Amino acid sequence: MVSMMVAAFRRRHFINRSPVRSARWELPSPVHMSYDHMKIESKWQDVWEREKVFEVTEDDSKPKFYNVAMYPYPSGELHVGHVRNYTYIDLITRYKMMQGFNVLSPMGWDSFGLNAENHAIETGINPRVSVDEQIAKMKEQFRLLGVGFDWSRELASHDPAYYRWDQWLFLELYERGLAYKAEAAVNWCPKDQTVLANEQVVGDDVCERCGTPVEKKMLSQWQFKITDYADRLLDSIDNLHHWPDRVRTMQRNWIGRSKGATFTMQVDGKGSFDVFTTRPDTSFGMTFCVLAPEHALVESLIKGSQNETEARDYVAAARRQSEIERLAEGDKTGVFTGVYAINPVNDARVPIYIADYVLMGYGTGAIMAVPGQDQRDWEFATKYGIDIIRTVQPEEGFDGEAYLGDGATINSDFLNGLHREDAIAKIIGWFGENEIGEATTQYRLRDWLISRQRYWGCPIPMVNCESCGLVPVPKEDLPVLLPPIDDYLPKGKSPLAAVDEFVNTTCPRCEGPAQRETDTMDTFMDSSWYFLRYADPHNDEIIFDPEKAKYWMPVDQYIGGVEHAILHLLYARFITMFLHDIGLSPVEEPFERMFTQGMLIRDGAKMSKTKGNVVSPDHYYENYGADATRLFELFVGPPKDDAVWNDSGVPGTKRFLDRFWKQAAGDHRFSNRQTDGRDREMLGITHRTVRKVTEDIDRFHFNTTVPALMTLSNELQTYLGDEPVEDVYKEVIEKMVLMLSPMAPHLAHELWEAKGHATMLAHEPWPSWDEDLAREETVTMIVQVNGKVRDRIEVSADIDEAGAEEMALASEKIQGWLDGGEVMRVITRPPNLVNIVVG
RNA sequence: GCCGGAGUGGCGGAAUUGGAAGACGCGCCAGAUUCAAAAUCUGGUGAGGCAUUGCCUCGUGUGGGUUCGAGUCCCACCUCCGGCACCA
Repeated sequence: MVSMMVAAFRRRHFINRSPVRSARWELPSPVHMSYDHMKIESKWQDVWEREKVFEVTEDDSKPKFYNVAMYPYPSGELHVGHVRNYTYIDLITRYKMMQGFNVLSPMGWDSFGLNAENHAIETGINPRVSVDEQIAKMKEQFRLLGVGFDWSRELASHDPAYYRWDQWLFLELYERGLAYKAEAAVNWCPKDQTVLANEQVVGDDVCERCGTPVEKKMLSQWQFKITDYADRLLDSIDNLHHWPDRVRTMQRNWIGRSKGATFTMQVDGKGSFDVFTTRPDTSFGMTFCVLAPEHALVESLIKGSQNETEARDYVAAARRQSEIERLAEGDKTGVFTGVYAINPVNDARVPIYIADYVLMGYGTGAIMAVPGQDQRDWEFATKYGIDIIRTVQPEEGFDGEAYLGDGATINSDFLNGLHREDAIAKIIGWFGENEIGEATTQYRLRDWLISRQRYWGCPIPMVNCESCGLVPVPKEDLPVLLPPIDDYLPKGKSPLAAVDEFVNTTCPRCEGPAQRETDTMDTFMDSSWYFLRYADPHNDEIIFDPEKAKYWMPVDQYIGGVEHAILHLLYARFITMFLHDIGLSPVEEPFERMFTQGMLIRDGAKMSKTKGNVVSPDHYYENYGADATRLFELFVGPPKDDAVWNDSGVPGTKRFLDRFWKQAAGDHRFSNRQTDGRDREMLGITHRTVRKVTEDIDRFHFNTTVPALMTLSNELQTYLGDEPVEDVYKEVIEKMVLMLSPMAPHLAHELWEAKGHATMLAHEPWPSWDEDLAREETVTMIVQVNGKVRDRIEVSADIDEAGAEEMALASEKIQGWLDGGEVMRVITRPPNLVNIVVG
């Protein structure tokens, strides 16, 4: 049956060729209409595993390439969105191996976190058990995809052998004054008596479980002083030359350094407060000032004022809102306190307002409002009927809005006539002389709050002693193990607080009774240094051997979702800088090249388990194979952009692979004619394709490599129908197999072996191209008249300007279009284009 | 509200530098093969118009602008996506 079909196929396509000789490769099975992907793929997956092809050690004879995909949360199920990420990372691993690099591509698990804890609350199953099961499932899916990871370095953040080093890091930060405890607000559900993550606050600020309105509650929590590193984290962005501009910009804006001045405002008989401004040169334009609702002075200001009730209601309402909601409100709101402050520059009495557009977390939590030069202040002043004083003169006059541009200072006494920079310098000098203020720098960045009132995380290694206070757990006592528990629901505190044998301990300092910290760490801590641990994942003496890290670091290519462009990357940079400062990390910046990939969309939304629109790759592995699945993942769209999943895409790439299989492994009849232009053209296209595929991989345009190979295959099909020459055919096939090997590695390996190679394809060099062969001898030159295409002429590729113009003007079609008009100008861009401008 | 992106046929997308808009694939249509279907192969496929060959006009979210020439650059806006902790 099968051989009849093959015979029919051959008859249809090659019946007219005069057979001279044939190329027959040794194949394990006859050439079917489609290849047996199940058999081939499991065969090569076994070989790669058995031969430990992707396990590497430090090797100074080769340049290293360290390739990391952001480690996944073990949801138990890969979907085609994940597969996209790992197809990219594997393409790079295999491509770089072929280029002669010693490539490390490890994998691990971001296994602490809210999802596993929620699962435990629902099912009562210890997350330790469910997470391990899910990891096993996902590993199998990785194997079926054929991804080359060095599994000998596998790690998981819930493993005590891993998280003990989280705790060690915490203690190092603490010893250097970079970890401290301070009051911070949490979302609090009064009904469930539970702290809620932002994600658990839904809709109109209610608890996702019970729908109760969420409140804010202050708790004493651990924070890392990332702000001490703000300048370094900001300035060092300039050196991240191989990061996407959008990520660098977002990081810069996130840190948000602004220079300005802080000065003190006096309140009538009720103390004083500091304000920060980036525009001290506009101080004479202050017509009111604003305190954040949470400002410490608010209570004493409003007490007994004529606006007390209204102000109190406003503060209470603001407290109920999340910060994003406060920002999202289009209309500025606020309330007058009934109290006035004194503008120190001119002794003017200005009303003090409370408004939620001023945040306690930034600057001093209080501002001088200058509506003439600030748009938000302008809107507020307009709404509440407050005076506006212009202090900067625009050259083009005022337009009924705040003026943010430059100009001479006006209405400002001793600053009049000065421009911004000089005025700022002068007023800051004046603040100094009068001892009311000074130049200061503020950052948008805040310290990193790491306390979580949750079970499924790394315990914070501190104890509270009744006589010694906060005492760190000695490093030799690490890890502080996360105890098994029965009830995962937090009750006012972390679930760990209910475990007496965990909580009650002795003070490491005085050996008196003490209680452990019951909060766990933010999982961003786990993910801030795992790429360093991969260099030395099994070390139980030290977080990692600096010598091994020196070999592998920095990460040469880091790939992950664009949603991590700010927080994760910033924290990872901070911790790496810290590890560098204490002499462990060889580098300050962990990621040499960063690539942020887009997400996969289906049914108009990003693929996620909660949205119920995930597509499992298993069905595609089974019916079309991992290679076809991988090829479509590459083909689906630009890696940096979101892409839409199409269910019939994988069958399409399988068709291409089947066709290539037939071209590569099938029987063809060859001619022994002299080589001619047909062969020259076939080789030209092949070498141009090698060049294009290489360049496109290097610039991360994976989506265009697949069509390039498809086009080459189409050209080969035509070539095979017109007296093909065997040597030419062999070169085309060999180059194609090599190019396909990082993309569709199973089929490529099978064909490589079938062709009689004793070597493994994974160890073969990436194909090169010959520029002479790749050069095109003639090109189609576009001739335009007034910018519209009017003719196309085949010209020699090395035509010069005069020649191009001559050819263009000689065209009959062009002459027709020039009829009657005067040639004003001729633009020539040989050999591609001539544009004739006629009047 | 702020920061960062993105909008191109029925669909995903292509167009490295400002120079042929729609490569390649999916889908659809027609044909070949088949008792039939699937699979496979061949051809066609932005819209509108004229047409015997072929040719013309329009067309890259909207409105302006720069340029011999704009999907690409500039200004304003609309819609969608990612992030978020009013940046004073």
